[in-house]
Amino acid sequence: MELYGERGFEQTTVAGIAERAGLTERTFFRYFTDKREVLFWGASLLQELLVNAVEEAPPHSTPMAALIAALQQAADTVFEQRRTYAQRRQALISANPELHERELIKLARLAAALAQVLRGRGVEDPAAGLAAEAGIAVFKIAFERWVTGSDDTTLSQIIAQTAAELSAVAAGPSPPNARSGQRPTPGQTRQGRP
Amino acid sequence: MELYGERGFEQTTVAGIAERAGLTERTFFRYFTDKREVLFWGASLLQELLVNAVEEAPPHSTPMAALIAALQQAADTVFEQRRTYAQRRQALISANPELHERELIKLARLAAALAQVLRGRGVEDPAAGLAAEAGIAVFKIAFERWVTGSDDTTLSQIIAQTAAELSAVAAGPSPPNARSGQRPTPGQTRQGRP
DNA sequence: ACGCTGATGGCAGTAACTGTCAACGCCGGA
DNA sequence: TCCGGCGTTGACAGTTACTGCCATCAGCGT
Repeated sequence: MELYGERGFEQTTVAGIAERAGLTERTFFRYFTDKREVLFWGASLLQELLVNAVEEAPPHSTPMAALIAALQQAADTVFEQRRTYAQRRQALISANPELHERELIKLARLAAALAQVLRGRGVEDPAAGLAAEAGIAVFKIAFERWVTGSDDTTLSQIIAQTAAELSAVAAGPSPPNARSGQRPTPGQTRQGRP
Repeated sequence: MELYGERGFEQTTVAGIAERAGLTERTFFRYFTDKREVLFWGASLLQELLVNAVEEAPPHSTPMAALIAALQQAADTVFEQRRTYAQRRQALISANPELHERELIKLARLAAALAQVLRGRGVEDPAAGLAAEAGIAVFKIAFERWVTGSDDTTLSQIIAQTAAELSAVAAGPSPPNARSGQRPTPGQTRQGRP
């Protein structure tokens, strides 16, 4: 993190990291498979946390509800207290495409793991993957807003708002058994379909 | 594609590709920034197509409706006729993490571009990014089902089904002004919240 | 004292990518 | 027809991420 912050990610050489850390280049690669992987050391812990949270969600809760609750729990226990660290880290990641790629695949694996948990809870297949992807999308957007935001709204709150926005945005054409007319959910952004 | 299919992606060297293509390693890197980029040659065209389709969507259509229509148009005009090619390509990509990373960042950039178009159509900011991410999620799931499926259902049809599934899965807790009780939408996978 | 084991260092090697310069073909103008 | 740009390619050297292999060393139980 120090070196990546000083010289940027690309200009930082593994030899430099190893020297600063007091070990050899060879041993660096024994701990991290990649030069990028250093910044994603905690990803497996986060995945484990979320998987457990969804597994232990009340059995009758909606897939999305279980996911959002898990994300909020993670937000409270691991993210909220490390906001400035998250900001510096995210600045590095979004400044470098390779790091962005790595972040995306971490989130994709996370989504896959969560989808698997949902299937274990009896959610059928198109819906399981879809809910997991939607949950991760909510997290991505909420996290971005939390990191770039200046006020001190809680990440957990932003997640809740974002999830509500998603349910409004994703609302399909009114099903046949639904009431007619519009239902302007607060915070919703519709462009008015008659 | 030939060499990647024969030896796999990792075992294929750029020198080998250059030799097979009848040019130098140096010139290869003048056309493709990356060894991986070869498999994503058409990504910019797809993005352009989708951006245009969303821009020219009827002005009163819902963000999600515009996105889904654009995706269906792309499905009909570029994907449907290249199913076996898409299958081979996807087999390569999902067999290799680096290629998977590259695919994910292409989709992420696509989502960002679509979100920008939505903002240009007057969609407010949390909703624009969220709709774009949700649309891409629908495409990812639908595409996966289309590629791995054995029957010859149209990708466009699968996209429509998947979008409907999403609106069912993402449906939030019943808003105060909504009817009480459950509404088991067909195809929906709820686990029954009382 | 001795052997085992896990972590580390040292070293050589491969291959992806980059910068730089020379050569070549093409094309419009004198 | 000759010439002078100009864009494309080749050739070559150099850096760096990453890997395989073996030697070394510290701890640790017997």
